[in-house]
Formats: sequence, structure tokens, C-alpha cells
Amino acid sequence: MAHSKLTDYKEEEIQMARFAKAMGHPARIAILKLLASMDTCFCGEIVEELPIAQATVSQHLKELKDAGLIQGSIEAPKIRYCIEPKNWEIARKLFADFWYQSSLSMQNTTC
Amino acid sequence: MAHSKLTDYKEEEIQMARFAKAMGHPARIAILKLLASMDTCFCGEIVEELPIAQATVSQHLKELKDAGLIQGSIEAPKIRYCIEPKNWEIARKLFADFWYQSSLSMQNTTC
DNA sequence: AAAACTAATCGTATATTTGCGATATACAAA
DNA sequence: TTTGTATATCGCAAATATACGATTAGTTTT
Repeated sequence: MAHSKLTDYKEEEIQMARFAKAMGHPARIAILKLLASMDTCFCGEIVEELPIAQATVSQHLKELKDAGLIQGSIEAPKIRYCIEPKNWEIARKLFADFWYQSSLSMQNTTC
Repeated sequence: MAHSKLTDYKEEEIQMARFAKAMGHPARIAILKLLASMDTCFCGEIVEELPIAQATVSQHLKELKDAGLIQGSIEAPKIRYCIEPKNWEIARKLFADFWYQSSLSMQNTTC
């Protein structure tokens, strides 16, 4: 048997989908790029950059935090955000492997 | 001025978010992996693999197709699916650049 | 022409996402 | 202790996503 019906998805697929979903909005891509390029920055700076209201930015930040891609630390009265290095590396690797594996097995055929 | 308020997101961010969103579900990750590893396969084979109903698989396939990541061709009475090579490469590159750029600018600091 | 098969679409229910203004919270500054 | 500043959270509305069974559409086989 080459393949068999899955009772559920693999943990790796679930994890990768979780990261991908967190990245599935232009605002969150922009936030991640900003954080990666500026190393760290304050919430307020992000709000200034994006074409959405403060409450909405805060919501996007929460989603990225819940997915584990970023973290924040209090520097009263501000909050400093940055990439969460461990999960960032996990995500990077998951996606890198994903496309690497596909390049190995995929032929140049089209259907 | 280092940065300025965006009136809207960059096309690249929108495109990347579109791909990421399409990949933001375990079923769709599983489908993409399956297609990449099997080169091409029939819709029915995908349905057999996944723990969800045929109608739901069809819906996920439609989303992947709408995002441009896969394509299908009729081989009556079946439909053969495969990766859409052009957009696949565009997506791969977007993600690769994304993490490469971040590795360039990110220090090993944490906040 | 009828029956069988594959896959898309419809209709529906429920859950999640997105966005905002308003408000609350937490801390610093006065 | 009051005031101000920064950010999270609340409450809401609208849109989108997820899942399924049932049905339809398109082809092939009989």
C-alpha cells in the first residue's frame, strides 16, 4: 500500500498550516517584514506604517503572537515587538523543506 | 524619512499573503505535498487520502486553483491535478526571499 | 438510450476573520 | 494623585471559511 486514508493530518502539516495561516494577510506579512528588517520595533511604529487602525493592528499582532512568530516585551509605556527566533527558524525550515522536497520529486511535466 | 504610512499594501505582500492563505489549512498542505510527491494525481486519489468528504476536498482544490498553485485537466471521467509550475516557482521564490532577507537583517537579539 | 462513474456545485449550518470605534488597562510623568 | 500615553480588549457588524449531504453536469460504458 503506497498510501492510506488518513484519520487526521500530520502534526507537521498542522504546524505548517498554522504558520501559513498567520502569514495569510497582507498586514501580517508587512508586520513580519518590518520586524525582520528593523530587528525590533514598537507597536506604535507599526501602527504608523500600516493603512489600518490601531485596534486592528493589535489584533494582527495577537494572531502573529498566537502563532508563535513574534513576541513582545513591555518597555513602558510602549511595547517592543520582535520576531520569535525559535519558531521563526522552525517555520523557515518547514517551508524550505516543503519546496525542496517538491523540487526533488516534481518533474517538469504539466497536466 | 525612513518609513511612511502606507495607503495600501505592496503588491508583493498581497501576492505572498494570497499564497500563504491558500496554504493555511492542513488539508491544503497535504494536497500540495501529495501533488508534489506524486507529480500528478486524480482527484479521487486525493479524496481517498484525506479525512474529509469529497465535497470538501473539491472546495479545497478550488481554493488552491484560485490561488494559482495547482491546475487540473480533464481525463474523463476523472480530473488530473498537478502543481501549476509558474506560480509554484513564484511562490517558492517569494518565501525564499522573505526568509533570506530576514536572515540578512535580523540580529540574534531578542526583545 | 440507459446506467455508472467522477467531480463540481448547491444549499445550509456553524465558526472564524476582519475591521472599527469605544473603552479599559497599565504604567509614567507631572 | 491626577493626567497623559501606549496598547490591549470589548462589542459589534459584515464578510469569509469550513464542512457536509444532496444534487447536477459531463463522460464513459453497457
